[in-house]
Amino acid sequence: MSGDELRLIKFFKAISDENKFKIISSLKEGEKCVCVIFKELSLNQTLVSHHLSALKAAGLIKGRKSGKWVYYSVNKKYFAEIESLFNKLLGHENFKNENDTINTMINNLC
Amino acid sequence: MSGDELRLIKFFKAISDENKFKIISSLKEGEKCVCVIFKELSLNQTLVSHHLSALKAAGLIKGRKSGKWVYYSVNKKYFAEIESLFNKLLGHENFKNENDTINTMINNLC
DNA sequence: TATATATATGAATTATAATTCATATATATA
DNA sequence: TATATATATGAATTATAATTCATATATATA
Repeated sequence: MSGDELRLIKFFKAISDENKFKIISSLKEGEKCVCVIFKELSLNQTLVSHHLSALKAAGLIKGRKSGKWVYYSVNKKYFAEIESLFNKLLGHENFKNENDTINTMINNLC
Repeated sequence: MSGDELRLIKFFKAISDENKFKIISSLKEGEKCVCVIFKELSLNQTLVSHHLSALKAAGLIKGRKSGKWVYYSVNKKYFAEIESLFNKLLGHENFKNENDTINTMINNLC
């Protein structure tokens, strides 16, 4: 399997859990600290921390520490790349230039 | 969570396994019977049968029986719908009309 | 009809991920 | 400085999915 395919699978695994999906959906609204996320989703703090660290390790989100708080946000470059890979998987050309990362541009050359 | 989101998660779960992903990739080349798939991927027959039945139950593929053989193929309507849902998730409008299923057209009205 | 081949299926096992629990660490505030 | 708050982390538990094993079923062919 190609690196692209392995990366897609990693993405699918990272987001195929209901709670992780909800966390990503919530972060789409904007940067949020852990305490806001776990209260909003009615999940316990430890569980959310574990999920956040998995999502961060997989590249879907970024963390920014400020005082006692850690603010997480979606990694837009990552999602732009995934979108590109996914459309490639479906056999389409890339259809948008805005948000293109270097990675997606390199992919277009292949 | 909306029905669309639950359907996307179901798709992510269905395809986030390496072997299932390989099966889908292989079927993208065209309809194949089980014996061709499991030999091509060097997996055992039972395992492939289990995966095929999971992929079929989730809607990603279709099966057609002919004599001793069962031929599987990707369900293009399903993938067209997933593409539509995925782009909605990423905040895009639908960008193509070809292959539109009734479902994606209904989705566009929301 | 007996036998071989293709596929499916249920139960058992193994691997992996999700969740919880206890607790550590860092920082802010009384 | 003592205490409260926000977050992370490792181990234990639980849930779920992947894989294997034994075998059943259907169909083609000798």
